[in-house]
Amino acid sequence: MLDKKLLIKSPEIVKKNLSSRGYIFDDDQWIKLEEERKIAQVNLETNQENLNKLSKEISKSKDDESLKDQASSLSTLVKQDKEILQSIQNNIDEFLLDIPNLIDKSVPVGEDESSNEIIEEIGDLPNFSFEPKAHSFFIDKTDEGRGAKIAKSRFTVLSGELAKLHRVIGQFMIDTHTNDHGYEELYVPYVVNKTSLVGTGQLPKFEEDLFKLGEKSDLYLVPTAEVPVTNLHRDEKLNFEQLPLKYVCHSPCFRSEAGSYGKDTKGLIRQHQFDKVELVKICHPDKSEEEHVKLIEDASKILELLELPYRKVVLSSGDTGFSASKTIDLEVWFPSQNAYREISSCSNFTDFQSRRANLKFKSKKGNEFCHTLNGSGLAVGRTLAAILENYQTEDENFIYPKVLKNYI
RNA sequence: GGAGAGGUGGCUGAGUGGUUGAAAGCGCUCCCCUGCUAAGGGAGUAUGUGGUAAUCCCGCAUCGAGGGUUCGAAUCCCUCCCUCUCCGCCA
Repeated sequence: MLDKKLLIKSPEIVKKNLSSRGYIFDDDQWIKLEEERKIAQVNLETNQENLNKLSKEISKSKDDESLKDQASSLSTLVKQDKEILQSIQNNIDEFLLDIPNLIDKSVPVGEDESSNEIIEEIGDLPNFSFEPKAHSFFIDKTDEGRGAKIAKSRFTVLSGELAKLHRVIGQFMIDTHTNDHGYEELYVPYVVNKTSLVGTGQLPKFEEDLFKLGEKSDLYLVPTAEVPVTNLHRDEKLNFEQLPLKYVCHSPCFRSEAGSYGKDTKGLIRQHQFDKVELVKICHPDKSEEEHVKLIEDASKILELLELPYRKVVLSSGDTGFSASKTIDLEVWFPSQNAYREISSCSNFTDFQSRRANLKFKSKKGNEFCHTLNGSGLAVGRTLAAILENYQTEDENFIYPKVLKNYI
């Protein structure tokens, strides 16, 4: 949610910024709604004030019938005014919840991912003396269509060595972030309510990407640990000294992936269920830029320890997600595709989620909104896939990255 | 799942229809006093939002959430959520 004060004061700045991500901010509509709101609110509050005064008079002048009649009709009026204001307020809320975050100044302007900018390429690409296999070659051998049998397509079974490797990768990531990077480990619910999803920005706009638990329930499977972890302190006022809070959380993630039919149908790249180690930070607004840089370093470190070639990419304005102000993707090398593929997305959400989740800290100025950040550190399934591809051997097998050897 | 109790400000805790946004205590901030410390005295101390550009001023809202009764609700009624105790079940 954007700052209402900014929206009122300079809608044209907002409009210009948001147009860079292809969002048309209807400032006429906004100004109209705000004017309606102001009239309705002032009207209600004036009538309420008079009614309050009248009520006090009644309490003093015991049972004055004419005063009571007057108050009664005023009360009816106030009730109507409340309904009017409420309906306007609902429209405003709906309008505001639909607006994406402002794009950071440093983000390249462009329509889509073709305008993303490569910041840096790290690590040497593997040089195979044979035709490298796709990771799905290894996965298919263990899954054999059973994920689809048990659940549906885009679910996968791992067995034996691959199941173990999958488990160990997550373990290694958490250990690195807790021991070396100072994150606190969390275990959280894998089911979240609507309020939490509104807080981080998945709702109301992106319901179709989620798995909902039953028609009547307002519970959903987590699409990412970002949701439970960022909402950990929702509606709280943190102490200044607590900041920054740094959490790491390994969780399964469930995404319905509606609208992605035909993309990445093989292997582990795009699944309805996958594991991810998520990094979340809650910090002072002045610090979010530098915390973002450090977050990216922390996530990158995993790829470096695993000795996987990767690159850093800054997403263009048009490719940046709804809640983010700036996003840096880490993309890992997939030899079989001769391409880099996303394995982590590190975003600064500024105060966008904090406003939705009412997440504040106490400062000398009063209560201020925190800034939130998160990034995958990393997606476990895709990491497994990247290891299989980059560490494969000519005999249709693979070896383990050095750092994982004492885990296996 | 069954039976009962309860949800009030940073915390403890009063308050069962009318100057109660809310007693009291603790905590916190500032000032005074005491050669330091301890103790004592005084003042202040919720949030959100609107009128306004405004930390002043004035208003409105907020006592788990949402509805209802009433001129008026923290107080009465209904629904939901949560916490606690006992019983049942269970990893």
